[in-house]
Amino acid sequence: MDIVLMGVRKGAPCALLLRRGAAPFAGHAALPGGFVGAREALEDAARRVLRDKAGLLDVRCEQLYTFGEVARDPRRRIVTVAWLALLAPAAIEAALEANPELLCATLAVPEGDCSGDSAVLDPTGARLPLAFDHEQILTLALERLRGKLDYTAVGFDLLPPFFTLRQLQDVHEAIRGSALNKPAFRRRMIDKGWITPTGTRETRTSHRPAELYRFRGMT
Amino acid sequence: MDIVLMGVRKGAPCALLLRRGAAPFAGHAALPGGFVGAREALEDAARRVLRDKAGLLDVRCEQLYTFGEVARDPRRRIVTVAWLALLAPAAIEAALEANPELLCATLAVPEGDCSGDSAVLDPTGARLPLAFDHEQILTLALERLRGKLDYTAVGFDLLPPFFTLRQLQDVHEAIRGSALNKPAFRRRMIDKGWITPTGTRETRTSHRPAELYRFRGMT
DNA sequence: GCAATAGTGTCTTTCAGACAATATGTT
DNA sequence: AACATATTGTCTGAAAGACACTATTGC
Repeated sequence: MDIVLMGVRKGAPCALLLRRGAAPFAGHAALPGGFVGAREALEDAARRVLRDKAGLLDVRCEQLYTFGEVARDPRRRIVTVAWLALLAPAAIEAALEANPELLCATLAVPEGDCSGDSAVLDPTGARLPLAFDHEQILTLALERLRGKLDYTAVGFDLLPPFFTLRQLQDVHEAIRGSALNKPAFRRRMIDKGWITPTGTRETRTSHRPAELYRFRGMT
Repeated sequence: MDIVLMGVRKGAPCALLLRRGAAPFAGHAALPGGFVGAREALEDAARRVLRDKAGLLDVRCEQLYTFGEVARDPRRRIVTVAWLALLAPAAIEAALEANPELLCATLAVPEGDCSGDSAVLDPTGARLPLAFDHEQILTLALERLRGKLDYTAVGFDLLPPFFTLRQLQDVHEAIRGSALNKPAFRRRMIDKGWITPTGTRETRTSHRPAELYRFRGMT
């Protein structure tokens, strides 16, 4: 059971990882994970790990894929069910504070390319080697997110409860790895009826403040 | 490890099931399945079951979901990785012949509805009770198929290597559970560049024969 | 007023749905 | 020729991309 804790920070997708102390892959980064209890549902195990390793409750969490290559763990045969958890900015910061061992890795998408092979970088910008098949899992998580972006609510789970259209567009652009047309994006989001304006506006900007919107749910 | 062997027959989606002899769920239908060997990759296990229970090789097969409710098997805790195999009409008939125990159940979609709650019917049209959580797995398989229909090649895996545009449209309509506009469908399929005309035509029709097309691959 | 970003209007292109006309096999 | 279905053409409306314009805030 491994969990990809994914969010968007500084205009790029990111994931929370733990640095391994012991062999195998000592010093490499790895996804937070754990074993599934004999009387525990898979999703409950995912929520337990989310709580114990990142102090997070009430996070949107969906099953990603099950990895079962025989040699994925050099010690012994381990099958893992990977889950994808979507973190709003506040949840990322809360997790980093709750567990100082966590590091927030950036998933650098190679220049507007959709191929999915993204580089995992540590906070200093250096390439971060991942343990086991965790880089593959991370890549799949980003692809999944990309695929669901247009027709599900995943984008809203990566934002605070109130957000501007620009913030929403930034999240979409970060995950797609390419720019979007502003008027078209506005139109699409508003026409879909998923968001409602709140009547309030941003504050503390050094320019015209944008209206704040709220996710209204999908039908 | 359970496998949904899915195809389209007589204008409706169908799946190959086995009738259980022993308790629990004696007399109910169940997905073909088996246990994963200690030194066997998950996908290899799926292929093994496909071969041993249906005599099929070279079938497109993708992972569907992993089910791990604690009580899904009343005997003891069993986690299952469900796979989805896509069968062309010839493969369905070959499997039914290779293993006479198999029965081809129809997934009746409720009248142009996309909600996904389809009834599982045996060849006589009677409702077929399923063992364990297998009805849930079947429902998810159909939803997955529906979701991937428009932007992947799943439709072609459900057809013979040469097919008419009408046959392709029939497959799409069977899985969607609703009708499509014929000229628009033609245009879309041809414009996407996934198919090429072969220059040959149907035979043995009692009307104008349609051109046969071939799947060319996606890019 | 200036800088900077929010938000709008409009033109063009693309594409799906609708509908009707034409084409070409069998019987 | 009659029939049944394949195949094509055209009209219309919805939605996206491009681009330029207007609006509103802090300084």
